[in-house]
Amino acid sequence: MPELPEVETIRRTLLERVLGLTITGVKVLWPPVAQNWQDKIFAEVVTGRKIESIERRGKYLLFSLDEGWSLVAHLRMTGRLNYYSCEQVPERHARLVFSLSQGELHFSDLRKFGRIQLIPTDLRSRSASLAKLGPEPLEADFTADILGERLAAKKTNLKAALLDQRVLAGLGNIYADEALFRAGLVPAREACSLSAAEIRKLHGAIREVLKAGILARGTSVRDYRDANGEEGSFQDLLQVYGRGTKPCLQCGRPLEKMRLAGRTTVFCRNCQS
DNA sequence: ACTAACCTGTAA
DNA sequence: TTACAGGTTAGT
Repeated sequence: MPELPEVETIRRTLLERVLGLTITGVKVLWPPVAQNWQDKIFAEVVTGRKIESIERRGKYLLFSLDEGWSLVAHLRMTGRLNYYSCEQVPERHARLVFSLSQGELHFSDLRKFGRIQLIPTDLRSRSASLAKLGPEPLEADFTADILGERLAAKKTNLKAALLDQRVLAGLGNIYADEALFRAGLVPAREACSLSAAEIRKLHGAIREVLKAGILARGTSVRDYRDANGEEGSFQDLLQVYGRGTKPCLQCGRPLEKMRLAGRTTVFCRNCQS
């Protein structure tokens, strides 16, 4: 569900709510969600820890706790982090509940794909999941040249390359299609076939669409909500995602739908090449 | 580099 | 009943 703009919005809403609070208890309602560190039990380590910072890397949320511990959360398709200022009966899909020194934080996840992993902070960036991630697309060091190098090494289509978190971190099915539309590039193009000008265009489009997504507080096409339960509004600004066979907003011809990298992909054959 | 698998719910 | 849904990954 959440891609970079959604995870970033959740991060920002969480900062206002839980930064500096202490975790006073943990109820694990569905055990696989909480990943222990070696022989350390998740709930035992986490109870009593203070939340000192909340960062994001790609689609991962990184909670730094005191005493050198961290939590690394990934919401996958339908995960949510809901903050409640008062005690709250867990909803049907709640998988884990943090009691805080003020209020509660519930991790709920209809499809049970999401996870929260306990890990020592000093080992965090070298952990299996985070170590492989490509550059942060909104950081200054993510240049068009870097994108070009990464695409040149791929022997797949553009869509699959953009979804590959080792190429760059944070794009998912929505923002990949939207970036390709804005860049005027056909998703099925070979990733290593782009000209320098096309790479610059794609680089700009990726950054612009992600910034616009954050500005709109994410895309709530289905399940996504921020930590306050609020919807985003970027669904109103989507040009192609979810609009297969509808008229292109730019040229009026019907958008096409195809399957790439196992995902439904929508594009305009007229506006993209 | 692909596919199937992980899950549950909703819409066609 | 079947297909499909913001993601990742083990296995091929």
